[in-house]
Amino acid sequence: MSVIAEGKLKLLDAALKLIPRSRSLTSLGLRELAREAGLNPNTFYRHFSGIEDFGLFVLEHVAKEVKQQVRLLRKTAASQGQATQDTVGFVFGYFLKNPAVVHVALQELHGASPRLRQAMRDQLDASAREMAEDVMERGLAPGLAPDAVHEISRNTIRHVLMRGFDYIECPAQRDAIQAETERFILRQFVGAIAEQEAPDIMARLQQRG
Amino acid sequence: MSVIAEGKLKLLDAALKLIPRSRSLTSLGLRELAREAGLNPNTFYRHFSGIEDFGLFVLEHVAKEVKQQVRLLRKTAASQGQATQDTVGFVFGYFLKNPAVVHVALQELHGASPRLRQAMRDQLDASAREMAEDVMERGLAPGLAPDAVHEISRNTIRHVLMRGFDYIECPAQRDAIQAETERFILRQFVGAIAEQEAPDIMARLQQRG
DNA sequence: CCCGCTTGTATACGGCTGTATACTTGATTA
DNA sequence: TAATCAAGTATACAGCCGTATACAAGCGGG
Repeated sequence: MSVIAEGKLKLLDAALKLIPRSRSLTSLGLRELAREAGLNPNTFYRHFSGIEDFGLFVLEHVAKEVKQQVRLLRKTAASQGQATQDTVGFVFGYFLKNPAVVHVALQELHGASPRLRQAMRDQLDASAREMAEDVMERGLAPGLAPDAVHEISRNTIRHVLMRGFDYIECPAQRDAIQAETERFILRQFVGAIAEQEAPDIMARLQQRG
Repeated sequence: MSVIAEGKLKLLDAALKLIPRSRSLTSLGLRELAREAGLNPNTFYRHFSGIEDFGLFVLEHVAKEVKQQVRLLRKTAASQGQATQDTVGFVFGYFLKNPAVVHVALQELHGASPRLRQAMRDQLDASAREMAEDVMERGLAPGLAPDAVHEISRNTIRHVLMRGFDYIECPAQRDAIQAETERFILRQFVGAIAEQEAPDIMARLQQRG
């Protein structure tokens, strides 16, 4: 036991292959999947009760892979002094090699299945927590309240995911997108620190609320 | 002429009614739409060549309505000194009354149809330009480069849309989401100004890149 | 050795879908 | 008033879909 059946893996691969075309995962046809996997449609039922069940399985698999990448990223970042642009570059590079990750994430995050949405949210929150920890441990945001770091991390994760989509889609603008994303991240941290420590700037914007 | 046929409007209404359930718009069945509209399936073909064509029509309609809301918002904002929280509250209130707008926007923005994606992008960019103009005309971001204002506006529009989804979905956390969104917007502007004018803060973060 | 379990297959059925063809109706307009 | 045309309907058909039932092959443990 504990070894995953061949057909189950084939269905997973088929899904990852089909997602860039059809997006939503929940809208993937069961027969379509089986066809792509070279299996009989009924094999699907040997492993999953329905499409949503299958979706959770796919999500779980993707999440595992992403976590592994994050761990790798943190390791290399800890050894050498890693800059924001290197990190963003690493992530976008990963997205480019695994577009299905981005597609499925964005799709299910706003998709029709509440269970898949929740699973995606949980996954993104976990990534955000990991990022926040990393930022704090490495002292990258000196003097910033932990709550603020967590909030910024959550915003950043989502934003990077969205821009990752653009990055995949618009090859001609990749440098610009990466630069914008880096500015975005930096601005959030700078803004949060200035909120605490530069009352003059805050005073000037006060009329906005 | 120039008056829109009854069936065409009925199909539009049906789509807006069905979108919250099925999301993606492109995945709406043609028969499903006709059923909801109380029409014969073939009536669809009297007005549209296919689902994508129909999607563009729906998007166009939604865009028109949103633009109208934005104009209304700018008017009331100009008369009384409008604060960020009022603006965010107004937008989220609108989203709450028209959830289909948020759903269709997020879905098609990352959806499978390139034409619909492009249409959504264009629409969001237009909204961002309008926001940027507003910010600059009202002098809300003193001393900030126009390019920066535009960039921040683009980021803000997307972010507000995403959080609008959460706002609709999680009634228990609406206040928190609104507060976070306001902080997000403020931080971007503060951060951009500090980039230009508070070199000490920048120096402290310099090691991040 | 054979029983039972897991994995995969074959066939089949009803339902829904997109779409083609042909008909009705009601308004416009020449 | 008669012709034209847009808008909506009726019927029909082939194709795909999810799923139910029944069967086959491999494999581990008694």
